[in-house]
Parts: sequence; structure tokens; C-alpha cells
Amino acid sequence: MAGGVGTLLPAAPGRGKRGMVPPSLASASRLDQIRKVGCHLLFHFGYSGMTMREIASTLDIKAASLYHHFPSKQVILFELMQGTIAELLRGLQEISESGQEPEQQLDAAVRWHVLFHTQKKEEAFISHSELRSLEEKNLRVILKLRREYERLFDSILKRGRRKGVFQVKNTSVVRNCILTMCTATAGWFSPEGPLPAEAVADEIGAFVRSALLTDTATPAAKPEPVVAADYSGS
Amino acid sequence: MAGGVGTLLPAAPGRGKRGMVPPSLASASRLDQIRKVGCHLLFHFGYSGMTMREIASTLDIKAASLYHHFPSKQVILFELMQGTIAELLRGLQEISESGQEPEQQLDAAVRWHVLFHTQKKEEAFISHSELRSLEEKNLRVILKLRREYERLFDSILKRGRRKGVFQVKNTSVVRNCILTMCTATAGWFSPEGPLPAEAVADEIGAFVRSALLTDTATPAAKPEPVVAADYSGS
DNA sequence: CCATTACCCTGACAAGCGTTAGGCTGAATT
DNA sequence: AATTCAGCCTAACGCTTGTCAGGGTAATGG
Repeated sequence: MAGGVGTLLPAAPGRGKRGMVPPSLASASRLDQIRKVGCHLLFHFGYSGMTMREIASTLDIKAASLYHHFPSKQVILFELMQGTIAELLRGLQEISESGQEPEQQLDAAVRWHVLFHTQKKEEAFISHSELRSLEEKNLRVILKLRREYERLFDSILKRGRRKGVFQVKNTSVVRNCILTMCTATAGWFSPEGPLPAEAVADEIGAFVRSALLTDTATPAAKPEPVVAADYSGS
Repeated sequence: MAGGVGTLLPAAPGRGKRGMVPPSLASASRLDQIRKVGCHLLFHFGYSGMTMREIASTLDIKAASLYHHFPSKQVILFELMQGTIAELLRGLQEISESGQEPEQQLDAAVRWHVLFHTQKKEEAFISHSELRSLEEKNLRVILKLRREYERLFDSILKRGRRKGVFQVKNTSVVRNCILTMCTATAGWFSPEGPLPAEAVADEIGAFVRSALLTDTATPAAKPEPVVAADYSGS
């Protein structure tokens, strides 16, 4: 990573024709191949920029054959988003049922969110950028999951505030700030970059901790000082 | 704001047919009308989801007539992005030429970025989400502006770190965190929400200050305590 | 009064879209 | 040996896309 913001590797105009099946998914089932290729194209071109014919040609089959596996283009998008967000939600549910203190839960939640968005960056990116492409019925399903996710996150923040360890003025502003910051890693993080996902998660975790923790709070399980030399903040 | 993440007001499928010219732009020049309507549609449907025919029908003219004002769809997008990012950049240039201390410059930069993205949310949102829709030549122009923006922001962070007032481990991670967090306000802020843009900018400013300032740093021009009662952070 | 210009129109073009109908093939199941 | 069925095909459907050529009309400026 470290560079710009990304999302533009295979340059929109001359997207490289015809079908060499990416060897990475040669062994997967056709269904998974379609999912994977669809995900890739959605990430790079968006829903209305992705075509069934391009999914097909990447897999060296014809567009019509896709309908043996999926009933429509919309369903490809919907299942991808549903699966992704549901998995993301399950992770947060586990954290919030862990019985830990709010400081540790916040740490874990941020870490989980960042690692998820850096390791499954395409799915994650799509799941928050293609809401507008969902048909109404599907949209309602996704928004419900999403609201539940925000609700859980908010409850961590609120418990921390009640306990006096978080400085949070407006819960939904702070929640939006934290979540969007973590979500955005899916846009700029690159696994080929100098920093591994773990390191990014650590740094963002420290960032959020410093931003929220009151000075009387226990420093949570802060793994290491934030700055190389000089100071160790908070 | 305060609710979900947004960007989905006019529900994709049944987007409300035919042309009532939005009265808000009845007096503008045709060129500006096209710009404005194009911006609106780009915001809601993305580049490949926006059609020339829909711009036209909103203005009660035919699609072909648009070509009297713009040579192509691509140019509508490009000019919009170019103008927006250039304006954003000018603001940051002024700040970084102000001769203030890094703490104040960071404050001002965050505030500028947030206010810009909340007040011109459509243009701003498009300018960072539609990079992938730019033709290569245009993309290079935009990326140049963008990199310059990041460079200026980085230099504020680095000066603050050298001075010992910012705790910044990895400059580009921290910069990406701050900028994407501020940028994302264009996605969830709503002028009809309970909080005015100013208040959001203040709260995010405080968030960033708390995250970055070392405990030896002067508390900058912090306008008010971060939490209602109990504590005043940093 | 004539010429120019700004602006919009009709009508069409080639290309591309998601999707469907119907048929072929070869392997698995009975 | 007969049947089923997954998986792919060709061919086409109706529609939408960006864009262009060419023509009209009303206002402007000499």
C-alpha cells in the first residue's frame, strides 16, 4: 500500500479481452468460479459496469451458460453481499458476547473490521459500495444486517462511555468515523505493499485507542508504543 | 445524518421517470444545468449507471442536444472531477502556506476537508469513487492532483512528528486513515440530519487531535471539551 | 434585411445489454 | 440398456447505450 487510494489496476477502457481462466481458481467448482470472477469484476467496474458476457468469457464459456448456475445478475451481487456482511456480523457478535471490557471489545472490533476489509478487500468493498445497485427487496435484507452491525458497535461505544473510559460526544458520528476509516482500508490496502495487514490493523487500533480513551482509562492491551522513538502516547 | 451510511435515496429500480426540471436550477445556464443534473445522477447511479438520455430528460430536452454543450459523457465526468479536486487542493495549499504550526494546520486541514465533503457531498463523493471510470489520459491528470493533495497533507504530519507533537508511526497509513475518514462524511452526512456540518467537523477535528497529539503537545485551539461531562480528553 | 449563431429537434447508427428458448453431449443413475 | 441431468452451446429477443448527421427556429448583430 502506502501509495494512492487504488481500485484502478486494470484500467477501465481497454480491459484485457478474452478468456484465460485465472489459474488461481482452476480447481474450484463452476459456481465458485463464477462467484470469484463476478466479485473481481464488480470490484473493478461496479455493478452496471460488469457484464455477464465478461464473466463468461473470463471462464471461457458463453453468457447464456451462466444462467445454469445463477438466475440473474442481481442474484450474483446479492448473494455476495449477503454472505460477506453476514460473516462480518458474526465476527462482531462473537466479540460483543465475549464478556470483555469495552476497551478490549473496541480493540477487537476494530481489529476484526480492518483485517476483514484488508483480507477480503474485494467482497468487502463491493458490500458497501454497491448498495445502490440492489433491488428494493434485497436492499432491505442487507440494510437490516448492516444496521445490526452498527447497533452492536454502538453498544460497545456506549458501554465504554458509561464506564468513563471512552470520550464519545455523538455516538453515531464516532461510530461512522471509526467504521468508515476501517472500511476504507479495502480501498487503499494492498497485500503487495510494504505493510502486512496485521501491521495496519495494529496501527489503526492504536489510532482509535488514542482518539477515544480518556486519560484515566487503562491503556487496554496496547501491544507497543505508537511512535518509534521520543514518546509513547496517550 | 446519524443513521446508516446512505447514498441510496432514490432507490435504483424505479427511478422516477420523465422530466420535471428541478426548480432549484431553473435560472442557471444550460451548461450549469447539465453539470448539476449530471452530478446528481453520477452520485446516485455511478458513471456507467448514468445515461445521457436521463440527464436530457430531466432537463426536458433530447439526448442529442447535450452534445451541443459537451463533446462526450466522459468529459462531463472529467470536468466535474477536475474542478472539484482542484478546488479541494487550493484550500489545502492555502493552509500549508499559512505559516502556522503543524497542530493548527492539521486542525485546519481536517476542518477544510470535512466541510468540503459535507457541503459539496455529491461532487466530492464522485471525485473519489469514479476514478475507475476515467479514461487513461484523464486519469493521469486527476491522480496528479490527488497525489499533490496527499503530499501536502503528509508534509503537515511529518512536520508535526519532527516537532514532537504528533504521534505518527507510518505517515501514509495515518494519512489514509484521516483522509478516508473525512472523505467518507460525503457518504453518511445529511444536511437534514440533526447535526450541522460545522458540528461534525468539530467532532472529527477533536477525534483526530486526540488520536495524534502527544501529551506534551499544546492542546492547539481546541474549541471545547470533547465529552459533555466527566472528562476533557487529549 | 440578411447572415450568423445558439440551441434544440428527428432519426438513425452500430454496438452492447440481460435474458430466454431450445438443443446437443457425455457422464451418472437406475 | 434406458433414463436422467448437469453443463454447455447457438441463436435470438427486445431494449438501451453513446453518439452523429442534418435540419429547423428564434434571436442577435451588422
